[in-house]
Amino acid sequence: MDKPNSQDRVDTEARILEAARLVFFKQGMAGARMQDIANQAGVNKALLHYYFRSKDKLFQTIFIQAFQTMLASFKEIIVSPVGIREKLEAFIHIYISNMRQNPYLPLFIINEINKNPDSFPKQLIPQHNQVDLRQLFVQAQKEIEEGKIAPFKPLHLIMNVLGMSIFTFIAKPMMVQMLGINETQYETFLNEREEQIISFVRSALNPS
Amino acid sequence: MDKPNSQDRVDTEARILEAARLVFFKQGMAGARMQDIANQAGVNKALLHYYFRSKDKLFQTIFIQAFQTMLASFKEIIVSPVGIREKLEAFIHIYISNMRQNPYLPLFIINEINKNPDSFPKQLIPQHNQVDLRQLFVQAQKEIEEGKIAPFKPLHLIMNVLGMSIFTFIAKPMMVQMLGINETQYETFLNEREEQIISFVRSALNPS
DNA sequence: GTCTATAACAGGATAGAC
DNA sequence: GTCTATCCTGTTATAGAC
Repeated sequence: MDKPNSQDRVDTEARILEAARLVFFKQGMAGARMQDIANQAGVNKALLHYYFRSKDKLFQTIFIQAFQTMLASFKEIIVSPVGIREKLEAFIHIYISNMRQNPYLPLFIINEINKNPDSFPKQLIPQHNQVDLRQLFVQAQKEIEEGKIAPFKPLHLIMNVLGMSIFTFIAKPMMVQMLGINETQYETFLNEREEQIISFVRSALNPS
Repeated sequence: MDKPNSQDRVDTEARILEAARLVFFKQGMAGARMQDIANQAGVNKALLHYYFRSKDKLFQTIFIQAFQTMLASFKEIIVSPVGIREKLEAFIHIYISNMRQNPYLPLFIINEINKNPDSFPKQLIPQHNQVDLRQLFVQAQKEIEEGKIAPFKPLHLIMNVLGMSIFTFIAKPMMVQMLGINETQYETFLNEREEQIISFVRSALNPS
């Protein structure tokens, strides 16, 4: 019944990864404890080392996968052949709905890059990402010159949209503490959020 | 010459606090090392315990002071007897210029609240803060009804402004990694930032 | 008040039985 | 493949001399 087979291996490894994600996302690399991850996964501490050799290796696995999840959200938008407004709105839509499943993801990534900018895995920055982004800037500039949108500098425009979207998730604990908001109220806030950001941006972009 | 006196005490304590701020801001509670703080302050590790008893106590001191610095930036605005537009613009102005001196502050605070929402020092939420904030919401709602500004829900409006402002500092390492931006380019970005956010918000708030 | 030396402990990692 | 037991390093904290 307990005969180990390749299916067990997959299951255990997956359970560990899931547990590691939970703990690392919440606590960060420095704050996470292998013991916590093991408990969370319902396995022995030694097993983590059996599967991933070291805390650092396990962390790398989680981080890289998380970063790619994040990138995927971005990527999905940039390439499609529509106007800047549509791209921004699509981004807000996709980002807000994706991150509802992973509310800790944005803060986790920002944090770990911040603490360790040097050891950022180079494999994670394929050349074409930067190219795609620059394309987006060019497109924005063009639409400004054509009078389609109000003249905000493209980089700032993007940062505005990113800031409003990402802050939605990052700020939850702050809202709880400073505004005394509870879980239900935050849910309501989340439900309105996409529409509110989109209409805010839409209003800002109207050429005067 | 080396006779200890109360001035020495003040100096040493201040040097330790300054060093602790540096290390904690960058590394967080979990990532910080007492040894690093001692080195940074140019004193012996044991001295930290002499002055602050434990790492946790030292951290609390830093965190509380940091949080109050942050609150002060907010407070400065909310009370003045001007319109919502003016308040939001004043906030953006003050926040961007204040945080240039403390770029790590916002992320530090958000992070530590996130990791330890339970042990949040209650002394840091005086009743009147929440009252002041609710006042702001009321004022926004009133100006909407008077047709002075476009009808965005007050909470979302505030979160939009906060998000764009705070993300400016939080996202620096991400910009470096993903856009390949360097120090000079980030400086340029910072210099434009206040004006860009303000005109974005102004444009969004115009009643249609 | 400041230092050196060391105790006490936490946490990552490995050996070896099953 | 999974567990128990143990090692070993790094880190907080204290004792005690100056």
